[in-house]
Amino acid sequence: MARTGRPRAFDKDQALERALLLFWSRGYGATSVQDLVDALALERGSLYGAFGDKRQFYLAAVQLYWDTYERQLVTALEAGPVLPALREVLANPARAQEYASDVGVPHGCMIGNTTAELVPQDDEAREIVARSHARFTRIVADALRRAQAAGEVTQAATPEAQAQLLLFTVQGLSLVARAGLDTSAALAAVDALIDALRA
Amino acid sequence: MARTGRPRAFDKDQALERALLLFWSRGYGATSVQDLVDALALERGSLYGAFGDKRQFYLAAVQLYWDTYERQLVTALEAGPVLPALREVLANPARAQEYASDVGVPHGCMIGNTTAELVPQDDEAREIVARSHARFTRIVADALRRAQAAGEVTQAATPEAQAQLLLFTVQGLSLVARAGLDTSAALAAVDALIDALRA
DNA sequence: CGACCTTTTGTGCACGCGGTCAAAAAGTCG
DNA sequence: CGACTTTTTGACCGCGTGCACAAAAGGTCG
Repeated sequence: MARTGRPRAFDKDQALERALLLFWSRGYGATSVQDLVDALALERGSLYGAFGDKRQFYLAAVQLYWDTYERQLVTALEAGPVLPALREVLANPARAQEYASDVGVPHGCMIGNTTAELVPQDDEAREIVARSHARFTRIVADALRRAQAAGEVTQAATPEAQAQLLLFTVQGLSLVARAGLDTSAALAAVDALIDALRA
Repeated sequence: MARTGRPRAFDKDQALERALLLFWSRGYGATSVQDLVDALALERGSLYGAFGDKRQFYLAAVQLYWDTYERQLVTALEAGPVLPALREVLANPARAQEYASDVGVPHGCMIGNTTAELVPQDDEAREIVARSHARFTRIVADALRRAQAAGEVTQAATPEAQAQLLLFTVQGLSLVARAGLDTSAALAAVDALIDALRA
């Protein structure tokens, strides 16, 4: 750990957070390095020095996005009845119109955006996405298993199958939301699913 | 309608079909005009002359994709019991590993891909996507209404809410499939959903 | 046959992209 | 203070892109 050298003039974590917002709302391809330079108020070379190239920078932002999301997910599910918490997990993207990006569109889920844009050509992106999917289903399945045991959730299907279904729904909902959503219709669909899980 | 002039040397419909395959597997941004020129075996100028610019070309391909999909959807739902047909509609992308693209990845749903990549910045793309969503839910809701009346499908939720839920699931499934899917787990999730719709 | 029209062909071009680099600056430490 | 290390700065580069254009070619029709 070198204690010498010119100190970094910006906050690396904060820069990554801002980059996350940009990447989230515009996607990878539509966010140019110049956009980042402008938004983060630092010079090109500093960016490359701190984060490597654009791809690594994006992947770091995705990882940060997931870590944050996972923390919220775990918190939401660890206490109280599971179904209301899951309802919120789904309802959140359904009401996401207010999180409109700078181009006036909901961001959707950044994991889903990455799946669509990067995964076909980028194995590292695919790993991050696949790992996120696996963690989501594991966390949700664990909660559902407890809820099945408690008689809150139907045992008509395994917790794993139910969790997988919830993953599909969250991802699809977030994606469809980007094209514009009738919020009440979306919430009705969410309720239909949650009701179907009820014991 | 001018009946004169040098005749077009290639089949426009066929060129569009081939372009569809390219765009489908690689996405918009990752498909260069040069790629198209090579794959369609025509010259740059001819392409621009026949289809306008790259964006219009892509949107035409998306429209063709949807028209084809819609036709299949209607056919699948118009005869026989609805739930098995819907099960197939969902199971199809779940088994789509064999439709691996030239980069070794399932294509996913082109409407979903377009949502993720183009919609945030392109109002015309957004219209195409939104219209596709609306048509999907209308077609599926109509089928579900008949099935509810026939006692095949539960009336616990409205056909519209059920159709919306199916839209989310299809889109989510197609998306998640791109990152790699445990086919049997996905099918179990599909079955869980179909069972939940049963009366 | 020749005027006319449309497509083909292939070159050419300007732009914006991601990425690099050398010199200056800002620290630490002996 | 001066050697050393790391970051900052901003100019710079090569490349691939989407696209335009002029000349040639292949048709129809009077």
